[in-house]
Amino acid sequence: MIRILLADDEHLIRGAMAALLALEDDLEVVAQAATGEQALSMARALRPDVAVIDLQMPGVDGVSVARTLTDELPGCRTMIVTSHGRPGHLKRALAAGVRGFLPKTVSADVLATVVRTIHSGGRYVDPQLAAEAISAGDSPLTPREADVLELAAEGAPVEEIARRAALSPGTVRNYLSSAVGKTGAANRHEAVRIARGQGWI
Amino acid sequence: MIRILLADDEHLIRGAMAALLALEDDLEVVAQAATGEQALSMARALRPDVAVIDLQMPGVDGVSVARTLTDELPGCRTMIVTSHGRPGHLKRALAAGVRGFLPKTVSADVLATVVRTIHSGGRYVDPQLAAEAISAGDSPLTPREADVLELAAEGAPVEEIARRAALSPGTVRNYLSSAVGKTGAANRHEAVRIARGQGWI
DNA sequence: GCTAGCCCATGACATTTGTCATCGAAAGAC
DNA sequence: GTCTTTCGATGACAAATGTCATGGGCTAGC
Repeated sequence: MIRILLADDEHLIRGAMAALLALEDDLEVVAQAATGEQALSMARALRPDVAVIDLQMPGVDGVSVARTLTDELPGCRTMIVTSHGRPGHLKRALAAGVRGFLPKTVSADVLATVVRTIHSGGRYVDPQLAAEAISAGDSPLTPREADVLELAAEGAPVEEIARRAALSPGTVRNYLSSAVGKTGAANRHEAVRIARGQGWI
Repeated sequence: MIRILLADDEHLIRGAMAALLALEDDLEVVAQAATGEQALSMARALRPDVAVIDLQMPGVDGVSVARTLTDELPGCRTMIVTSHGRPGHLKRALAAGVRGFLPKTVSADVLATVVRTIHSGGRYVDPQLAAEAISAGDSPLTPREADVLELAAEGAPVEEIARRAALSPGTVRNYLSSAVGKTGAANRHEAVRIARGQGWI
């Protein structure tokens, strides 16, 4: 019997996925978490065999949870499911020790199969996502550029970004200009869109 | 027995919800659709009692499907489930004849209960969403302002927006300025964010 | 020890954006 | 028939943004 921890902030989806996994004879959902923090404390207490984690959750996101889990509970294999599969997310997830990565567009038996695969030590990444990730290449942005671009994502003026990043306005504009150049965008807002699409921020 | 049509582009979610609804004795999922078009043709062929439709789908979106359904099949009650419950979406959905509106954060038995409620002629809107929708008020944007703001959402410069909207650049800037004022934003990009958050665009 | 790359900053410049006043045409409300 | 609103446009001005050159401090690689 494979013991599973399920983490997803959407109650309906979580419950539904649990119902679905429960249909399999060899799978058992032993815990359901609605946030990253909950997932971690439940995992520590119950030590599941496999953790199925949603990528986007309020608070601690899926990749961070996966990283902590790989560190603290090496016996617990982690996999990510997500609605928005960006190349960058996949890379970060793999770097965090995630063994499986699936978009939510896959069918139910793929999910069950992948749970079994990674439980027995294998890995599985959605083929289409894998192809995109390979062709996409790494992020050209330096850490600081990514930071600043992220702050710019909300549409804040340079002044505010500068305050929030504790930088001078001129420096912010330099970073943004550089990010715009690297993404091939016409302005910072298009740069944000492109970086988002690639999962760079 | 209540016969249900399920439409959601995410295979896993759709299958999981179907598994969950199948656990109820009086509910039966008779069709599953991955797109709006599919949902419509399946509904015409099978005439379900209740259609449970995801708001965001590729191609025809949930509200449009609901509108067509209410026109063509008055016997079929429709309800919307969604990950992103914006006040504006709720209003558009109700205007389209939708009887139930739920975020995906609700629990499974709420879903089943609401299916039964709307099947017996009732209505159900998530209380929190309802409160937001009421306090939010209607969109203050004129149709044209909303158009232009939508084009601006991709981060394109005024020149391009003007070309795509067949307007003069000056006019575009006037509309944007007006939209910025109405949303209380500091610039057009924040205006886009706000309007998105309210479901105005 | 040199070099390269990232980090942070300043100053100068051209371009883009945001704002405002003003105008005319068309449509709907009263 | 007049009033109001929306749509569309122009011109002008101030403010924000994008770009570039330049410089110094720091770290890592060779």
